[in-house]
Amino acid sequence: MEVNNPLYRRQGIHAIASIFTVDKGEVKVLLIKRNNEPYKDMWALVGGAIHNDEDLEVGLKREVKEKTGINLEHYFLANVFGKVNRSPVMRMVAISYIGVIDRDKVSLVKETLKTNDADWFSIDKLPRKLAYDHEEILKDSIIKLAKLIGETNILKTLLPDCFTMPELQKVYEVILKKEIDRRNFRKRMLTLGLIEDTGKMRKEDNKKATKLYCFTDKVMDKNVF
Amino acid sequence: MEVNNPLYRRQGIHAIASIFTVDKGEVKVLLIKRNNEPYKDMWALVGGAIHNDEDLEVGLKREVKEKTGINLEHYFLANVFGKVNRSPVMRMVAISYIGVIDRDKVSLVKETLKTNDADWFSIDKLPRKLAYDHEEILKDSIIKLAKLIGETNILKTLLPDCFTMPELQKVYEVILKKEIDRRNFRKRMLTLGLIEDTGKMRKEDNKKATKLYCFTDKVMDKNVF
DNA sequence: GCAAAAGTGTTGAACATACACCCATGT
DNA sequence: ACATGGGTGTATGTTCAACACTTTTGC
Repeated sequence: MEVNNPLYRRQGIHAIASIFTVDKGEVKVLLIKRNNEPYKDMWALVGGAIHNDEDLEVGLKREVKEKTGINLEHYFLANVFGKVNRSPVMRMVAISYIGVIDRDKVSLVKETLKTNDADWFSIDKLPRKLAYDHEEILKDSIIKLAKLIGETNILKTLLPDCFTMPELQKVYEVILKKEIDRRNFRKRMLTLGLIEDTGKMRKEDNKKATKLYCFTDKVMDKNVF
Repeated sequence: MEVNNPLYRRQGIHAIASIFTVDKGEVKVLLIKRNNEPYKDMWALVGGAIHNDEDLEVGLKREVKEKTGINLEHYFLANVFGKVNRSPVMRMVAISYIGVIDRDKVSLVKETLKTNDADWFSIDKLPRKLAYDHEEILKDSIIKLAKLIGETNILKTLLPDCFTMPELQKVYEVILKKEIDRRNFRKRMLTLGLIEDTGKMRKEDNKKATKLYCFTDKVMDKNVF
């Protein structure tokens, strides 16, 4: 490969994360508001261009840290976006990731050098337009997230340490976009052995007390759905 | 993003394909022998650096065509390899794909500008060393291929138009690395509706005549294994 | 006492697994 | 007649899907 061939020059790599969390039974994604051109003052997924002296995933984590203050620990490769004109500045190939965190375990920085806002958006109520091709990337990640929760332990990092069975079920229903029978859902979750009864209960106003469950250390060996 | 910041310069993208086929019950992968530095005269997966004026998948197909003469039509994103030093020439991020073809439907060009040989290697008998990090990429693709044949119609493009049930079973057994009961395998394939009896038979020497099957147009809606 | 949400068990259908015998061919 | 590989059916256990009633609580 001839390095100075103009065909190979001016290319870069974006690492982009769709960072999801669950909040009161809603699935939310983290967006930042851009402070710089291009797409100044528009909402965007978290991410940016990786440096030529850092591994790809190191660059991803650096970008997330710089733009949100969050240490991203759990993420999965989602897709690659390689259209020539997806960035107006120069030719960038985007590697997209799905990140999952419990929003109560992190503190979100709302203003940084490159952002002037950051917030969690329900995946049903997203801003009309996002920067770059981030709408396409996010839609794709939401679809892949649905597959992931059937195939992996991803919810373990998405949910708080303790949760009730109806809460867990609601997360599945929101992400999978379908209703599930309460009794069958319980049975399946418990027989899979991925979660277990903590023996504790939670009592909220206006409600009957509910049992609290937690994830076990068991690794997933078959699909949930 | 400041285009001329040295942090963002001298980066490129490799599109790399692990192209699989099935030949006499063996799963084989297509390798080329490199004609140029780096890694001159070593076997490598098919692929190369994409140009800054072509979409990623266009570049993938161009590279495959240039180095093997093959028009790659069926492929799937497999993974991304983003270590800083994976190429000795300059910083390259590799996007890896799984390609599938019926080798009888293509003609392989053994010598090109950039290759001096090309051949199909059984995935059990690969060359000791491959160029770049292609061993890592290929191993990863072989694992993902096993997942894909359980989840998608990928075999439709991997196999000839007509095939016998024992042939099909052998492909599954080779890729999944386990033995399957003949009678249950038949039942499952037919009840899934993905393949059907053509009514034709094939007669080979030394053998009883065997029924020929073909794929239907049905889209896969549940996992095979 | 009634509405709202949590908790529990049973039953039938569908599917997966295990397994044994016959047929055609070539030696 | 026997060895090889192709073709078929049945019986059993497991898993999935459908479904109804009771409890607690606040109003």
